[in-house]
Amino acid sequence: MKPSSAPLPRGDATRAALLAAALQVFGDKGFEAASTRQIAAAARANIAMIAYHFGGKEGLRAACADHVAAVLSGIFGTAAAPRVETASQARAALKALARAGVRGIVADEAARPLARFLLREISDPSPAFARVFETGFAPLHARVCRLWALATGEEPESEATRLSVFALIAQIVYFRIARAPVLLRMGWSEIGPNQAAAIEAIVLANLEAALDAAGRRA
Amino acid sequence: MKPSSAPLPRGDATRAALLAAALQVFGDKGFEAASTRQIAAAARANIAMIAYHFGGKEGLRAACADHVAAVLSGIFGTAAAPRVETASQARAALKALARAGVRGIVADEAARPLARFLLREISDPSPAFARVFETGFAPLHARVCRLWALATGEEPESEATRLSVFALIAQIVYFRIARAPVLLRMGWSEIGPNQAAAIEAIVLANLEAALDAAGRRA
DNA sequence: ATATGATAATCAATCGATTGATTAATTGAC
DNA sequence: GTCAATTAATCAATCGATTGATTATCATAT
Repeated sequence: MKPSSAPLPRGDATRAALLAAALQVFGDKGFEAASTRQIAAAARANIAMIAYHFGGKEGLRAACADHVAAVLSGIFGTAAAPRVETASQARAALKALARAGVRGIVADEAARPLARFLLREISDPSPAFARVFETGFAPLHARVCRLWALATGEEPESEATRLSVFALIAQIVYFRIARAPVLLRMGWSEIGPNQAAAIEAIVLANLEAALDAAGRRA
Repeated sequence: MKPSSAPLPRGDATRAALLAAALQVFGDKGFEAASTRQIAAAARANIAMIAYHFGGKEGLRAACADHVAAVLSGIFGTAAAPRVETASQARAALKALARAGVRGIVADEAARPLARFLLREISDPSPAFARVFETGFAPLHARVCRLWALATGEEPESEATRLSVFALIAQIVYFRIARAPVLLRMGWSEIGPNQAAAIEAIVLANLEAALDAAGRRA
């Protein structure tokens, strides 16, 4: 981020506005249901600027995917970096990651548009996002697998380890995706800090239980 | 279901064909992205028949929701019925439900269109589906919560119990929703019987571990 | 400094295509 | 003959994309 003292060159401002608006609208309604007119209106820009800056609606989607990938690798790239060598360190690192995941994906208001867009791309991947999976997601997943292996004594790349990590991720993203039935059944009107804390407690308890059980098996 | 020996009254045949086609197309591409023309073509029916039989595209969606709700309550209504009175019986019932969930939602080819439509309605609920949540989903969730409580000694309607059941559901539906990244990371080309069995093993292991841990707490 | 020309950015207007919906005419069973 | 079911044709509305004209920005020459 450059200090805002240097106002962005005229073009970059609307480009950024379009990207932010697209992330929001794509995430809210899905790619097909989102209209370029609505995005342009939200960005206070002319419709033609989408084609000018991104080549079209599909290009705008690809730019959103790249942006999401950059932000994600920025967050998790550093968060998962610290030296981890013992089983208890690995367990603590996994718990920290799960906590960060619940807060970032389920609770954080600022990250909400990003998370919503990301989860839509997960269930309906665009060609552009397939690349993000390989370059951004797979290495991150592999790193979490190594933590899991270190904490349990299992093999880092065994089928069970990889699927267990997916099951951990599942519990986090579910509360974002299935927000409607969760709110209804829990009698909540929103997922605020208190609700996120309750979810976090369950996810962490499940993580501990799964690590213990896997450790006993290995 | 009336025996097919009595050939359906002329109208009901195209009505059923439209419903099946809509379930498929809505599930594949989402409600907004699905066009009535594509649905009509898949059902070998005229576009106007959608308005004639269902009142419009939205009515077709509502009819799909009702159909899904009917099928679901038919499946789970009987599957969760058997008398359960001891903790070990409850644990066995939960494991059976998890197994049925993985097979029905993740693996079963026949149930795939239904599952895909259902999961789309979960993340983007239509007004018609809100009713399904209350009348169909919430009671089922409550019943699973009673099983959970019986198996662990926790309170059936405690926040922790209800969230734990959601976390169990999460692991099942995730492998349907996030199929693309899972296939990529696992090096699979599809989720067939073998892959479903591997997923099932992880989900069941996590269920056992969570039940044990919860039982120790309560 | 200032004028000039090139480039980048923005705009209103409009394009053909496709959307969901509707109409009027036709079919077919009883 | 009657009426529910079906069809082809058409509706207005909206979609993403593109156009040509206009404005802003900046490097360069003087």
